[in-house]
Amino acid sequence: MDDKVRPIDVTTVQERVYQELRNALYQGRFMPGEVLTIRALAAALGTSPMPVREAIQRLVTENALTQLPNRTFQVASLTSETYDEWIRLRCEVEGYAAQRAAQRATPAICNRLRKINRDFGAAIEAEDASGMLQGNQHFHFAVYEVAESDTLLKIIGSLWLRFGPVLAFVQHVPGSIDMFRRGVSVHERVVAAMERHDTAEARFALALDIRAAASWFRRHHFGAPVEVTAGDAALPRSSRRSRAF
Amino acid sequence: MDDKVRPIDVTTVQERVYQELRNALYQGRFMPGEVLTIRALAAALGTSPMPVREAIQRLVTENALTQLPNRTFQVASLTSETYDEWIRLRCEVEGYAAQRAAQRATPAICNRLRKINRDFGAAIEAEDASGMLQGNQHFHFAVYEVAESDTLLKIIGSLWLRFGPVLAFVQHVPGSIDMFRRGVSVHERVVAAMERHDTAEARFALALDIRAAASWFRRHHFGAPVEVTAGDAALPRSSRRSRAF
DNA sequence: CAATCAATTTTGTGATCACATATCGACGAT
DNA sequence: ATCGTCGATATGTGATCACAAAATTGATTG
Repeated sequence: MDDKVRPIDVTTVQERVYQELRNALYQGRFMPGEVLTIRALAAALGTSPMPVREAIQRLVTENALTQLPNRTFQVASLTSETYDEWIRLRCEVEGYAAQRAAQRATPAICNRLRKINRDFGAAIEAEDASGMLQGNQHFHFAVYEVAESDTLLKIIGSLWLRFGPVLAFVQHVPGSIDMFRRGVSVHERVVAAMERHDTAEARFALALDIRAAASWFRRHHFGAPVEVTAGDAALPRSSRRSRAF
Repeated sequence: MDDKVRPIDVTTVQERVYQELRNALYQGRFMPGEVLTIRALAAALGTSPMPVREAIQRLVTENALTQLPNRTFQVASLTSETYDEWIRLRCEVEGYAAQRAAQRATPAICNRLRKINRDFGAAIEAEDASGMLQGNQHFHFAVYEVAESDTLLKIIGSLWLRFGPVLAFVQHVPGSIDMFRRGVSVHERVVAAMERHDTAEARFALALDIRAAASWFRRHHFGAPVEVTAGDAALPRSSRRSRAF
């Protein structure tokens, strides 16, 4: 019977609105600090305000949107201070995901990851700005899916949600090509570690990827000379003890 | 003028409903798997269904509630498999919070934590079941607050939310007193590590606290002999390399 | 020309209504 | 006796309305 009919879309309107807003945030279609009004979104989406307000409330609980005391909503923006905070959190959580992925990696999985990373590299050489962002995201989440933890995946998704509007800036920064190129080689390092089931190295390499991109972006966006020193978050090798952040 | 009147509660009804449900979940007033209906909750809370549905949706995005394909809501329950998953996540995230707390600890903070831990111990000796749970929660979050990261605190709050209904069972298990007593001494170990700014030890000790309580609970609830071996999540000492989970 | 105040519009919030679907129970046919 | 059908009830979902507070606008005044 499965070949006769296909399952239809039974998701609720609110869910579709939520996913649409989520994608828009991921892809940086909203600017940080941009204010959102329920009625305007409802009109743009072609629905009533009702599903929109519920979707917006969900995004507020995920810290993707902020509700001001005026009760108006705006796209959450990362200040210079909270930026570091989020980067370190990402190193911890996504590093852990890479660690778990390294345990479960198979040759087939590693080949698939290499394919994805090659596509990422192709987008870079083609200077396809949005393709780079999507390719990078594609690789990271492909790694995290290997960790086989739905809840972990959801948490990481929430973390990324907050960086979507920030990533929108990256496309306008000259020299981002070089940064992405370095990303490709670090990704390869992650896959190589996964292949050897070297969990600590996988965790370190992935945290390195995040940290490198973060400090590059910090230089070009906040203009601060101080780099993010998430350092021991990944505890790369044996004898390193925790130093101050 | 400030001494004439005090600020009144200007939060929205939806927010208060959300907090009320949150507290109820924390304290285990709902059983895992219990189904919740919007209208019934609205009647019990004395409001219209409107604020309730938004609050419920927020809890669904936090994975504290589940929405079945029937579109009905139920309190999320931890199966034997997902249980381990959440425990390991807690070791990672809360261990990281303890690590950060150890960097920022001051003698005054450590004294306050010891005071909180003594209150926890007092509740145990008084065999005050709900006092134990609250005392334990109080200590943990007091540690996490020292980490000075609002977002980290929120994430941990979401993780705990899922364990609230599970904790409700603990009160009915005989012998929980001994488990809690061991908790007090592990807490002391955490504080001692914080006092020395020994970040790795603080992280390990706190993960140990979670792990020990988790395996105790697993024995008495799921009846499985296999213990949670979150092992290297905390990377306690120098030369340990990652072993399989 | 700048500042202030009132009128108007906008916006989030909550309540109510309408509707499709799911659930459960009774009844009847095979 | 079992399965299927029909009807009644309950429940989530979406739309619309009402209202208070905030934002905006425009006129008026110093």
